Amino acid sequence: MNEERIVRVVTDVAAVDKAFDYLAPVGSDIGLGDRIRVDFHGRSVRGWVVDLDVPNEGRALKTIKKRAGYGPPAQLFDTLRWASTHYVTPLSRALAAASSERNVLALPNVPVKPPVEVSEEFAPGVWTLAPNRDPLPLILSAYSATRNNEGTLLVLVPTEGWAERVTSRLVRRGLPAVTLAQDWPAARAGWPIVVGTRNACFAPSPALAGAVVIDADDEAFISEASPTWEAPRIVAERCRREGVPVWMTSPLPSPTLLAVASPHHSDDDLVGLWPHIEVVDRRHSDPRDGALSQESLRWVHRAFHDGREGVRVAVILQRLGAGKLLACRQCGTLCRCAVCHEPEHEIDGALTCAAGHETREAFCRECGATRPRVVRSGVTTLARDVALQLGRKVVEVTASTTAIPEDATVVVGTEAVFRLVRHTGVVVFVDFDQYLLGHRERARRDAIYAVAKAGRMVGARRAGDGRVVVQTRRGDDDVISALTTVSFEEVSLREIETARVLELPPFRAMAEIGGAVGGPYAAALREAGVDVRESGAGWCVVAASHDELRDLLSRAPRPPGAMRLAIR
DNA sequence: CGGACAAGCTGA
DNA sequence: CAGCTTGTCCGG
Repeated sequence: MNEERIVRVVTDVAAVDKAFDYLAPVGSDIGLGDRIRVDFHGRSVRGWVVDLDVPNEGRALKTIKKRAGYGPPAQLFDTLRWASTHYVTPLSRALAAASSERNVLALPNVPVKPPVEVSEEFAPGVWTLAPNRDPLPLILSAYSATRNNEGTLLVLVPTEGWAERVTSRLVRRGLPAVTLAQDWPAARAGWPIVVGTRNACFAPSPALAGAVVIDADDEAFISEASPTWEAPRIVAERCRREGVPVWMTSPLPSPTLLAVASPHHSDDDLVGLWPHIEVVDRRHSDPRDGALSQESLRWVHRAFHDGREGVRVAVILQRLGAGKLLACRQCGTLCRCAVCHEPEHEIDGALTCAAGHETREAFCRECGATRPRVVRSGVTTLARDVALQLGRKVVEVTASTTAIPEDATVVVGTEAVFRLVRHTGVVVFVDFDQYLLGHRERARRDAIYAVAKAGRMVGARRAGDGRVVVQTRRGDDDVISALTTVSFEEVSLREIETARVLELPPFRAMAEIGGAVGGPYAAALREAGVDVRESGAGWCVVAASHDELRDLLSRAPRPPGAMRLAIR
């Protein structure tokens, strides 16, 4: 019985995407998925046991140095192998994502699942929930529906703070919930409810009873660095493999989300749970106004006079940096290229678009006025402008901001504001056109998500008089009219149609190539006969299926070095 | 990835 | 031809 066992090991040396056999020390309790430490080519590295009782092939084997603790459960391996294949990334990256940073040598005992009162029933699938709709009833319904399934109900939300709030609300109702980031061992032990952010798609729960993804179209669910895991996609796949139900919510389900699960419509007061939205058409406002137009200022001053504490005004600019848009100082029309209609910028007093279609004198095509003025600048300039206009101290917020002062009443910043401010009286999008003119396919839907997030800050229109103010020069855009009437069917259908016609996901599998050696790799693929398109700053490859996409990507070797490969 | 080892380049 | 650089191979 005390024979030496041979086990298969994957190391965390990501560049070596291969398994190796080692001897398990005699009498050791090494199990499948365990974290171990081994000598590997003269180095001591960490790894995982991915196979037990491997047949002896007669070669000399080294012995595992030690067991470092629990890793992902064996039941998760199928999903991890699928994810590493689908996202074209070493298995070790998936194993690492499913593991604890620290060594875990003991697991807690798992509590039983108590029953819960459910106020509403939600069938599995994709639910359109207005921004101010509380998702807790859906989570409770999912818990109740899966209580008799063995295993864990997984709940994913976009941010860590949100995860903690959901967990404590569930615990307050007497339900056994933990947050993955704070209690990996409980999740590994099979805790009944595990709440987490995007990495919780790899929560080490041995069995799933079901899963819920709240706000599944939030971009926080897609990791920016390679591998670009798409948490909702992975959760759906994991649930499919385990044969358990999955619930997703979104204020406006994307084509990709609808491809993952079937849609349901709630008979909820959809309109009342969106915020009041005020559209300020800057073509009609006095060009001598500052960053905030007179009409916006009215809403801002009203927010100061509602007698409440805390941040009353949030002013949002979509992007950082010194990028500039030009508009006529007389009639306010944006300067655009006659060929591609993209906004123009100024070089040595002349106007030209990013593609350089034509270079022309700086004058307005509408009214002929000369000397157009810069209408967009960075957060710092905007903050100074707003401070001047309001005669108040303002706080700048960007991606690197970690906290805002207690006494702040006005914040000015990028979308990072959504992360740091939970409630306010009014949110102003200074230059909403940055969304509407975006290059990325999903930019127009992102505009709607941004208003949804702002809507959570100012509250539902049926519950108060908070305002989301949208400053635009494109008042007739269909995204703007969809927002004012809270009817998104057309935007949604059009987006599906666009994706179909332009052969984009979810109708096609796509890989975006970028990073330091992205260029050489793209060139090598082209050399091998693969159709590689230019895409923004990088390149992209499109295929009919993910299998075909992987085949195309393997036509050329990946050069050594950092590369970003985003699979969609 | 990073060590080992081989083949190529340089300089006095 | 020693000494160093650059390239290729491979790990249990």
